[in-house]
Amino acid sequence: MPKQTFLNLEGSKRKVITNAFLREFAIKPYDQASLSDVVKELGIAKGSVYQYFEGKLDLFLYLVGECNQTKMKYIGEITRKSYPDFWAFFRALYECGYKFDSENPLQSHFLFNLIENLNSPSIKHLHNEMLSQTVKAFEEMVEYEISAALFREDIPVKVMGFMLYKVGVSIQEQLIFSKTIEPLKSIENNTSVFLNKKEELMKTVDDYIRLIKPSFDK
Amino acid sequence: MPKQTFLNLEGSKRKVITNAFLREFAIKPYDQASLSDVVKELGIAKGSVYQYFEGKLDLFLYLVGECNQTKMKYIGEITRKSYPDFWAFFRALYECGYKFDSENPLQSHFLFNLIENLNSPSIKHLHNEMLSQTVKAFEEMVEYEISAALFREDIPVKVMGFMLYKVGVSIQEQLIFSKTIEPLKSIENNTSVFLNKKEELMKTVDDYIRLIKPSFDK
DNA sequence: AAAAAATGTGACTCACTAGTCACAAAATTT
DNA sequence: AAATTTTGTGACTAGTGAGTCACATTTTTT
Repeated sequence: MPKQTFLNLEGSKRKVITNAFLREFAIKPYDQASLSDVVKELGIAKGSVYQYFEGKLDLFLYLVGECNQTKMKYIGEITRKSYPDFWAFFRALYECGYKFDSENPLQSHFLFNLIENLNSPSIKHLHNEMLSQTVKAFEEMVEYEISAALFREDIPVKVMGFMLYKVGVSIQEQLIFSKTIEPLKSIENNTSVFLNKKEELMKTVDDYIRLIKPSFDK
Repeated sequence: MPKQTFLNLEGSKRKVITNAFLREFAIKPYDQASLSDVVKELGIAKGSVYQYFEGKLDLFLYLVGECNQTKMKYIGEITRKSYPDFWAFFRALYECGYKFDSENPLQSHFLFNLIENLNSPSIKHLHNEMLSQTVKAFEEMVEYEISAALFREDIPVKVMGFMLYKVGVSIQEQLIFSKTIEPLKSIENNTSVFLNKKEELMKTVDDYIRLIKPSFDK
């Protein structure tokens, strides 16, 4: 938790500081992200960071929380029940993600890099924790579809859930691999990840859905 | 390339040194792996490492080359033509991988950690290079299956190739996630990754094949 | 205006890294 | 046995980082 001092900060200053750290963690893994660099860039003293936060991890967790909260404001509105099948729902999540990205580029960048970010040895425990949560969410979705007789039931839920999670990640990584999106360049240019790339994003999403649908549908 | 001095080294000493570094890189990402720690453990001088190799990257690349070479001795024997369909071939690769693992535990551990290892910022270029190669290999497999009218042709090859690559990675990660295998513990205990876990491995592989087969087959 | 509380500071500590180099020891050749 | 080459050494440099703390400045309260 950030200290009271940070919360007392004038809104705009708090934002400038938050953004600078978001940018740093969006570019480098946790262990490589340098507080020293950021304070230099911000023109504030190193000590200030420790007046605002308990330490590096506290700061990082604050950023994770903030970004998740913002993204939830977008994604939270989407419910499975509003869609005829899982895939329409799945697709809607990406459309929503696009909106989140275009309206919150820096937070989007940060979350984009989060999985890679968490690979750092000193926060392995966090990585496992978050992975468990995410995978569990996917497993629950799969369970729902199975109980609704929409997904096949001859494959362990654990496998289907994990695979679905991996498909989500793969879509992102495919877009990076094919250089459709270039997060690092976007950050430099202060633009959102998917700027002018909505069509390509949704095309890839649709390709993936068409590809894996037969694996899951009953 | 390692220096002549290293190649002149007596076989067993070369092996002890190689193994110690394999272990280090199998546990930590490239940037976190510490040469200082390893030489301390080995009881040799830091300077020796620089008498054997040009530097950290040179050493790392040597290890990658050695491990790939060993694994190729196993996997290279398997050809698609010996199998009735892609999935039997795919399955055989894992059976072969198991054999490689049990006979070369340390090298297996190293390669196991390679993808994660390569995430380090200072060798991003290497990561991209290897990723391209691997994905290309999968794309070629997909192309072959399509031309043999065994895989569907309504999805871009790039998407199918990348997905297939990701399935391979996912199998590994699922096994870790479900704690069926525990690479870090195996390294500590000096045992192979899949020790006594062949059945579980092949069961997961079979689950994945059954799951994704309908997505790829015509 | 004085006292007190809250903010801000940057040189500093400590721990760590890759890589170097002048030197020492061992092995080989003459 | 002497000379030469190869191999081994570890204190050293130059750099990184997170986190600390006595002090300075600003803001708020009395």
